[in-house]
Amino acid sequence: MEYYKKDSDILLAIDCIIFGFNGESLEILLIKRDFEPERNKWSLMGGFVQSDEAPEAAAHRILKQLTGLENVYMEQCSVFGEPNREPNDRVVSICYFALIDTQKYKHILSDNYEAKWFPLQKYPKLIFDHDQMIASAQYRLRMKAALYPILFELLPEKFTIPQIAALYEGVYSIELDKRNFSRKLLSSGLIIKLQEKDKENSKKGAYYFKLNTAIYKEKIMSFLRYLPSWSLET
Amino acid sequence: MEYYKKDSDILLAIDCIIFGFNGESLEILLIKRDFEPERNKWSLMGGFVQSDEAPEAAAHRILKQLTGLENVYMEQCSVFGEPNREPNDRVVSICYFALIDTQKYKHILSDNYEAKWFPLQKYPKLIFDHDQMIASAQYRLRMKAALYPILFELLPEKFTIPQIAALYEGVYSIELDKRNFSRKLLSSGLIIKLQEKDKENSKKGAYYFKLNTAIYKEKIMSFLRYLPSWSLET
DNA sequence: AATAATTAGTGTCAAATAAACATTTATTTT
DNA sequence: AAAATAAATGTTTATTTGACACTAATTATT
Repeated sequence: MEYYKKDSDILLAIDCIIFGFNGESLEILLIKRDFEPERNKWSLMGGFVQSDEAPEAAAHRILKQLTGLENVYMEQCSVFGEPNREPNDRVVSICYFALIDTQKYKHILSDNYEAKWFPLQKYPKLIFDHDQMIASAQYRLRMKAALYPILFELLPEKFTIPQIAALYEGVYSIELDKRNFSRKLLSSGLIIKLQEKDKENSKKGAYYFKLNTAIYKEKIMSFLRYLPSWSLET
Repeated sequence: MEYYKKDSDILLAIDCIIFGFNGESLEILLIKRDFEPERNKWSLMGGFVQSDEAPEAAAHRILKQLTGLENVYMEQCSVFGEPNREPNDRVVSICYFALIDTQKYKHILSDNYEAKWFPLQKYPKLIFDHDQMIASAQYRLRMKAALYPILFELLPEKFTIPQIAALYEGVYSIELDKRNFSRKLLSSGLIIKLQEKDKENSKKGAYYFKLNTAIYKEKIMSFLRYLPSWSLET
């Protein structure tokens, strides 16, 4: 028994904006499309939602298929559905953004997949409205990261304070006073100092830190307690 | 020429979570469904995206058709698409939340439409996953309102400080110190004091204020400048 | 007519936080 | 041994917050 109507001529797709951080700048992962239309052009990771599949599941499946990446932080962002956003069919696409630690998955990516990292500042021309999708994802990332410490999802297990600073600077396109930044970060209790130092990136070497997962989870769950103070801005 | 496949068995729908503020508490606008399945049960405003229609346009059309409301603040929030979220068809629904000033539209609503306001704290049982949709919209409203002064969209042209305070208390389920709240709000430059007083709600009467639209637009556009200070929480 | 009750609006002050800036430390290069 | 580099810690002042007390305007009560 059909209540509505038999079929839709709208196809439902997924596109993934995959953010990575190489220790210096923010990057996105793009792929060379291997199907028509626009074959061989650069695009976001995409695919269709199957009829028995939840959009979240589709997003994870597509990411896995195209890049081999699994268990990454992923979040729904906006839907793009202008009637003529694709030339030949009516496709409405749900966007997801993913945050991944590029170090961890370097080997996976290089081997089997035609995916490539590009700086967020300078990536090739993309098909359809994928530029807008990236812009919208970036906006969402900024908004979310202003309230929650999710940017740590982009960092490896061990990271240095200069790295986090560079990450925040990249995400918000700002320059931070590293001294004040560092003090604030340390006082949050969010990170735990290790004995080991990173000697790769500087002469003196910077101490590694790891995430205090207990405090991280607490902070990522509730922003409410903080609200009264700045719910109205300055 | 078809590149993908002929048709999808996924139907694309819209549901609108409409928030209003009656001066005391937050409310949502619900409607008695007049079609199957689940006819005559309470639900969110919903409908289908037409094949030549952008989702945003569909959301506004549906809102207009079901309530007569036009030119309201509306924003995309999450997509619900579990395969079995509706019993008879595969329907994926894009949710929008709207913020409206209940005063302004009181007359429109009462006349022609079977829509009714319910307190966000206590509304009737809803169909499908509409409860989750409301919860998710509420979460998004809180998040957005923590960074931008969008809650003013819920207030009439003229409003009093006690009203705004009650609104923030409603949205975040908190109690505010009205004195500190008021000071902060005034120092933001966001509101302009009028000569007139609201004598309805208190003996002494509270001064009306109006929004400083210049500052409002500035604040609603960019939160970036504010970020460095609390990008890492307290 | 005086007093109590209610809610609005202003004021005070100490503690916490943020912003701006200076110095010291560890290491490598010359 | 000195210079260069980047990390880490320290200092000082201004601003913001949070907690609290008071005054002001009006209506209801006696």
